[in-house]
Formats: sequence, C-alpha cells, structure tokens
Amino acid sequence: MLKVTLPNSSVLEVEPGTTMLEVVKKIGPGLAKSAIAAIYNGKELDLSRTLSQDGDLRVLTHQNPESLEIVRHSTAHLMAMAVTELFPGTLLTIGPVIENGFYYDFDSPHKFSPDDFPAIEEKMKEIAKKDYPVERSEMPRAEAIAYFKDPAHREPYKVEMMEEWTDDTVSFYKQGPFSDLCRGPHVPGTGKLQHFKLLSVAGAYWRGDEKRPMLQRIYATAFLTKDDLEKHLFQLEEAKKRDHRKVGKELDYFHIEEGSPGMVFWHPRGWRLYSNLMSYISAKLSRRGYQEVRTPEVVDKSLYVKSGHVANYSDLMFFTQSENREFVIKPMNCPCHVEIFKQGIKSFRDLPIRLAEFGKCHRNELAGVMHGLMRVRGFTQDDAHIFCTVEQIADEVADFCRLLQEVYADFGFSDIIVKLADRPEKRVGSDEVWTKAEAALKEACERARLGYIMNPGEGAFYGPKLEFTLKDSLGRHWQCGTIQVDFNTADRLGAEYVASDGSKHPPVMLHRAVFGSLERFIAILIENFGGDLPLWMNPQQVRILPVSEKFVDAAQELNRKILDAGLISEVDVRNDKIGFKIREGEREKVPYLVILGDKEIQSGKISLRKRKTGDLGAFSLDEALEKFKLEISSKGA
RNA sequence: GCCAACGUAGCUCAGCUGGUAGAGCACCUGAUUUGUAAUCAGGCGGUCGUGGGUUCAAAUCCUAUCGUUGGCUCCA
Repeated sequence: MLKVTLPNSSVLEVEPGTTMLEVVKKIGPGLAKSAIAAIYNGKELDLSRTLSQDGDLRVLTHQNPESLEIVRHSTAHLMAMAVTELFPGTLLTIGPVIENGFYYDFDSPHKFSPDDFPAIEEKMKEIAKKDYPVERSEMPRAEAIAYFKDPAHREPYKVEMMEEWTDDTVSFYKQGPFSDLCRGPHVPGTGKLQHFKLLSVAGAYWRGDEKRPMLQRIYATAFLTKDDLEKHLFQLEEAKKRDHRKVGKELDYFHIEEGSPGMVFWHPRGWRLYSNLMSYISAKLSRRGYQEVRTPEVVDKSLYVKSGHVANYSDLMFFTQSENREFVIKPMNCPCHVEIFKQGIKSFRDLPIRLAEFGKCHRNELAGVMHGLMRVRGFTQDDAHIFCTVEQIADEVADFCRLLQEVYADFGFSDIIVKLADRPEKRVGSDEVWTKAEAALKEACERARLGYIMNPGEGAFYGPKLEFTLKDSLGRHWQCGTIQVDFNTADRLGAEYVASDGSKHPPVMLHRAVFGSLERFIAILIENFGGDLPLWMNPQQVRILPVSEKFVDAAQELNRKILDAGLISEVDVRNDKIGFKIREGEREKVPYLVILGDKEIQSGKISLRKRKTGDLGAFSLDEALEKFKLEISSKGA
C-alpha cells in the first residue's frame, strides 16, 4: 500500500496504480467534481495519472492560482481542436500559456480574421459541453514521428519538434477525436473549460525565425471564473482609454502625419511637457558632474564608417548629400561625443569625463515596427557618454543606477524590470575585460539593491549592458533606461588618454540614458497616469473660469498674478456657462480650475477645483499659490 | 520587412447585398450673462487615403500604392 499525505497531514492508504482522481474521490466527491489537477510531491500532474510511490498530495481546483495556467493550456488545446474541425487542412504547431492568456500558432490555408472568432468560440463551447475526457497516453518517440509523417495525419511541425528531442517516449493528450503532442498537465475533461475569449490574430514566424514560414497566431485568454474573465476584459477596455496615442490627441500634445511616418510634430502643450522633462534631467545631471554638449545632426559619413555603423546599419540609416559629399543623419550620438573627447589631450586625471546631450537621432526603422511615440524614426535621447578607466566602471554604473532609481521614483514607477545582457557570440574585446565589465554591472546592481534578471547573450557586440524596462497601459514592455559598457568605439575612433606612466590608452565608454528617448518616456508617462500628469510636470496647471463675461477682466488680472508666480495658467474666455467650462476643464485634464464670479470678487478669495476631486472651496490667492508650490516641490500627483 | 485587419467632415463614427454621402461633437453667427461635468437656434464643412481598373453607375467590387492598428522579426 502507498501512503498519500494530504495538506492537513492526514494519511490515505491506496493500492499502487490507483489514479489521482480515485484518491481525490476518496477525499470527497465534491472535491473530485471541482478538481482540475493535482500536485504530487511538488509536481503538477493530471488526475488520470496513477500513483506508484508515497507522497504529498495537493488537489488543485478553480480556487488555486496554479490551476489558471493549466486551464489556459487546456483551453489552447480546445481552441486548436475547434479550429481544426472548422478549417480542415490546418496544421498544428505550439500553443503556450503567456501572461494574461495563451496563443496557438497554426499553419492553415484559411486566412483567419476576427470575423471567424464567433464561430470558433461557438465550436469551443460545443466541444466543452460534450465534456470529452482529456486522456494522456505515451508513445515511443520514433513511432510518434512515423505516425505524424504518414500523409493521413501529417503534422510536419510536430515532427520537427520531436526530431530535436532526446526523450525515448513522448506524451499525447486526446480529447474526443482530437489529439495533440503535449507535456501536460491538463484538466480532466473539456467541460472544465468555460470562461474564455479569443482576442486577436497575428502573423508569427515559425520558431521566431524570419526565414521560416509565417504562421497564423490566435491570441486568446481564459480564466477560472466568469467574473475574472469579465474583469480582465473590462480592464483591457480601460487600458485602451489610456493609450498615449488617443490621450495625446485629446490633450493636443502632438501629432504624426502620413507624409513623415515616425516623425513627431510636437504641439505647444506637448512640447512644454517635453521641455519640463529635459529641464528636470538637466538639473539632475549637472549635480552629478555631467557636462551638457550639443553635436550636429548631419555629419560626414566617414565618421560613421569609421565607427562601424554604416557597415552594420546602413539599411536603417538616413543619408543625404550635398556638394558631392555624403552625410548621415545622425543615428546615434556616441561618435560625436568621441569627437569632442578627442579635442586636446586628456589625462587619466581628467577621467571620468561625462558628456551629456539631448541628442536628436534618426533611424529609418522598418515600417512595421512604428508605434505611436514608443517607436519612432526621429527621437531625442537623454544620452550621455562616460569616458573612464576599467577600474571606474563599477562606481560609475552604481552612480547611474542610483540616479535612475531616483528619477523613476519621482515619476512614480515601481514596476521596473532590470535585465543584464551579457556577452554575445559575436563580440570584440578580450574575455578578461568582458568578465570584468559583467562583474562591474552585477556589483553595481547589488550596490543599488536592484534585482535583475539575466538576458544571456544579448549584450551589444562592444560590451554588456543593463536594460531598464517599463510597461505601457496594456502591460507591454518597453526598454527605457540603459547603461552599456563599450570597449570598442573609443579605440576605433582613435580616442586616447594618457595614463600615469605616460602610456596612451583608449578609455572605456559607458553609454547611458535614463529616459531612453524623451518620446518613449512621455508615452509611458501618459499611459501610466492616464493623461492625469502630476502638477509638477503637467503642461497645464491652472485654468481660470470666469462665471460670466463680466468677470473676464478680473480673470485676466488674476491670471497675470499666477503667471508671475511661475505657474502655467490661462483663462477660459469663452461665452459659455460655468458648468460647460468645468466639463471642458475636466475633459482636458487641467489639474486646477479656478472659478471666479461675484462671490469671489466680494470675498477677495478664489474658488479652487481639483481635477477628478471636485470643489475644494475658497482660498486666498497666497494660500492657493502656496498649495500649488507645495504640490510641485513634493512631486505629488 | 513579414502576416492580418482597417483608412468616410477638425474629432468620434454611421452608410446592408454598387444607384451619386449622413449624425453627434468641434467651428462660425445670433440670442442668453450664466455658480461646480454639456443653454438655445441657425450656419459652414467631405473629389470617402492615393493612383489605376470593372460598370450605364463605385465610399461600396478588383488591383497597385501609402499610412495606421494588432502581432512576428529587428532595435547600434
């Protein structure tokens, strides 16, 4: 007899060969009914699996978070079954669980579109209703390969995967007439799959390789309860309302026009936000020993030939020519900063030299990658290059990490993903120096108490890097801050410093940016705040609403006083009712509205209204200004 | 660049299977002089992304192209 220990420490004795489900039935028929899978000795297993040794058993129901992944994976199979029934000739590939849902990649003669979703969902419900048992079976790998090579059940993608595996046997999951190669585990029957929704179709290369066939991917999601599903769908809708492209248009921040894709036209308000961010960073940098510079945007091509960028990136660069000379539109600032470094002779005593620039760069990005302000062709980096010695790397990186944390905290970002990308296969520089640089990055993260994950082999060819990723409203990841160690560029462009023994060496360069690009960072800001930017960075701060035309003059006078105090203020002079002006002010997300009418003129006070909060009551002008200044200096929202 | 969908007034969108373009908001004019999320009335406004084709007739069908969206690949 086998001993099965339950979470409450009670022990059940069962015959070897008993299935999980039978054990669960012994615990209770209700539990057996709601069971989705089991965890036996720490391993997630199907309820149909048999027991062969003693162990700890935990039953998963729709109340356990671990069940979600199983249900999603089973729903992926359900979707694949529905799709193959509705669209014969569709070949199966893979259908993994991802954050918030799952997808399945198909190779099908049918072109899927969202119009197909209702039919597929209907079919899925139909199959679920039949409550097919989901049965696991094993087969020798060679036999499975032969089976799927047979024209009668041809699945070339499955064959390809199996041919690369080394296991002797492979497992299958069968539900009704449908079976798929899979490791499992799965729900015991399709009846458990009820709360799902197909979301979108997209092309995706087989194995993520652009040289392989383009498959059709259907994204979908599934939840354990109807409530959870509805909540998620509602959140998706809400997130779309925060989209920076939508909010940016509504708030009149910027536009991008068809004629120059990926190039931003900043409107007065958007540009004010942009300048606010630059001033903010400038102040931080000057306190940390950076020196701001400015370099050309049109540069002789030879500089970028020497740096190696033309050889590697000419497809993605803009070129121009004039008077028989070829120029590049600057795609990155580093070579220009090296040119500044090279002026005069630099001693080791001068290092580190930190050159910063709000450098406008242009890259001719592939048409399909543009995305609002997140990915553009013309952008400005809050760039800086630190020229230093190998020994100085760790200190400089640690200082940068502190700066970045300070800045991200000011903007209220706590959900930051830090990745350390280490040596790629193709690289320059000795392994010894790489090891030093990677260790310096790790040390800096530890000193700054930054938890990081490894991104193996993803460093630049010239050195390892840290990447700081933020999320947009839909949870998509965007790299913002970065610091990259570079052993190559200075040497390549002939930059040197004189060491203490009189010998000359190329300095190490650290490429670093806190925002990444102003454009992307603004997009993230807009989405994270849903357009309700904190007062300190908001391009609109105060709007005065005269109750009627009679009070416009008084409003103008008040406006001048508020402007004199250094705030951004304006008057809504339109001949409309106060309710309408308030509505407009709220809609345009103005942080503070000032209502000015007879009552205020009489009392000598002003009425304040805070966005999304409502009427705050009467304040003297001085009190109001004090309140604004306090909110600005505390960087409150 | 690749796959799919989409592109109608300044904005948001309607326009079924081809019959010659419509609403709300915005804007302009007039009336109203307004008290914490929409005052009323009138008016202006579009060669339906662009080029080509089919047809007696195209916003609608076909085709090419540009752009956008969702992904994939890429991101010095």
